[in-house]
Amino acid sequence: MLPDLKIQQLRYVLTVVDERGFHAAARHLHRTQPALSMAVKELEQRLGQRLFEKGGKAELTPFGNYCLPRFRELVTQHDRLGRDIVARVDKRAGHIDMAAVPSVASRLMPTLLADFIALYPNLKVSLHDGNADYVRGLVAAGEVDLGLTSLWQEDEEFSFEGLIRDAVGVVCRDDHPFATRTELRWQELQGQPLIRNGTSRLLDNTAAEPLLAQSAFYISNMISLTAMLVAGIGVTTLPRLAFPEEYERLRFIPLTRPHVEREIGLLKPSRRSLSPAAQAMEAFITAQLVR
Amino acid sequence: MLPDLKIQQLRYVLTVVDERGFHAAARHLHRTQPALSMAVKELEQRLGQRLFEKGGKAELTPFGNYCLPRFRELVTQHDRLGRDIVARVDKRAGHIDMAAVPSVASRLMPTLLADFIALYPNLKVSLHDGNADYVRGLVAAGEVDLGLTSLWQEDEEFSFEGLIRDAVGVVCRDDHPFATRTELRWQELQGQPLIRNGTSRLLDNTAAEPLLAQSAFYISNMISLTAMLVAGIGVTTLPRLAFPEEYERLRFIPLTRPHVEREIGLLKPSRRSLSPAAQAMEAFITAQLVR
DNA sequence: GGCCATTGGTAAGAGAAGCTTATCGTTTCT
DNA sequence: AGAAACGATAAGCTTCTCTTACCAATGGCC
Repeated sequence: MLPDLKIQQLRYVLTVVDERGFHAAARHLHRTQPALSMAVKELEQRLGQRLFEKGGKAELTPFGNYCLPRFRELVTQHDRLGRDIVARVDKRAGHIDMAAVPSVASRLMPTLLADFIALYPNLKVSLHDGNADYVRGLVAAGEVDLGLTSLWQEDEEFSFEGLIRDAVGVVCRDDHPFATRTELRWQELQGQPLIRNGTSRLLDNTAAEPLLAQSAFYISNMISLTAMLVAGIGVTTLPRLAFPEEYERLRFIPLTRPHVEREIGLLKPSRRSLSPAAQAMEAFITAQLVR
Repeated sequence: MLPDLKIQQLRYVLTVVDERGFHAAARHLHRTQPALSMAVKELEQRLGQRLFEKGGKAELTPFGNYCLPRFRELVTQHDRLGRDIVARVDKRAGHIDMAAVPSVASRLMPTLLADFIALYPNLKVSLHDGNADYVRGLVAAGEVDLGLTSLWQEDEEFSFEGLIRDAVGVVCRDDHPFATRTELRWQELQGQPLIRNGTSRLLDNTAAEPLLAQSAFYISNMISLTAMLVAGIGVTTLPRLAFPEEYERLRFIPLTRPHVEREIGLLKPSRRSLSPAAQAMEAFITAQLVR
């Protein structure tokens, strides 16, 4: 119905006017003068009106004067859009929504994000934290681009790339008999007042599972859990990364036989692809954590 | 530096999304499906990011979702500009600035403009009136598109197309001896109290010129002139078109030997060209007045 | 479970568009 | 009057874009 105005043709017209001549414009655009003559002529023919006066001079007709500012506006917006998109592609703009389990969020992310932002100063990052199910849910719903968590079952919907292994151990107060040990076996937990927590299900389907049955407490909140440990109410199991090192009276003793560990990695949707910014984050995290 | 986004490619992307598929979009655009596939692929390669997910489905990536509204905005503005310009070319928008000598402005233009506007309901017309020099000045300065006037000397700067011939005659009161005559010779004006007016210079360089020398009065204003004629102070000469027919007591008697007439026509700049709207007006006026 | 329709992607060739070189006719400045 | 600069034009080549024909994957549907 209406003919496509090509951005290039409009740009030619603008340049001819700005440079006050076809030759100067051609030099400026790295084209030859006939290229501009013909392009302008083609445009004029399609519009059904001349833009430049015929008398050999590069002067606009009244119609050309009407068109010029409108052409300029469209070309300007085109160029702005181009720059905008290139900035995204080049990771000089954009934002990343992430989610991580609390231990990762508090222990790994601070320096990770600081280093990332040093590399991509104009990217914005949002970080949500919650338990592994919550992280998985956010990734599944597309509410975040990437998740840092451990994954139980493989799922077609996700792509999971393991990054760091995190061994489970016992946490107790410094005056507990275990406190001076450098490692423990699961059997030794027999009869201990064991407090379960959010990470305890890492022990599901392992030799350690029966031990959890004895446990009288389940505490999901980390602050409450450490308070109970500091109070000497009992001991708990935690992955090393989740062990709060800032509590002077608490000790972490690795458990062996069997060795139980969680694998923390990058969770992303397998069907959807990532925004350029998220791609940068993915590459950065895997480069940082794979060693 | 930054690659030209072609409007057509962007439109393809929008259509694929809107029609939810390459085939449907191709049908809609009267293209074949591979044309769209390849155009989209080319665009993606130039941006360095995919717009559509790879899985055989026409689903946008996050990057595509970012781009889509921006593409749509640019295409919308492009289309608006296209319609806008086509409306001008088709004379469905625009305005014309005109100037005419008073006789033409008051006697010819009213019906002329009414008929013109009936034909082009959306065009706007401004009409200035003044003496022939004023009209010529406005056209020369480019302050009006067209002038309706008479021209003395030919000029490279203007193109003048004569349209109607307007004979000069004597105007007197109905009780004047001339009032019953059907024509007069210049010699008969000898000894008459002759009032000069703005049109008198039409008689320069004619046999009638010596007669003007006797004249005691020069009145430029038409209202004043007619008042003097009605008062019986004297007689004057006017072109027929300038004779105010609404005064019952005034009579117009054509002068002969020599026959003196002015030629009224369309004055336009010869160097500049006309806006589409002014072209329509020019064509209309010449069609109406040439017979 | 296998068939068929529909999806998008790929390859090769035809056609259109755009660019360059070479040349011409005007205008303008010296 | 001559030279230089301007824009227009013509012919040939390159590049892009579209079409035809075919392939691979997916999704219903008996």
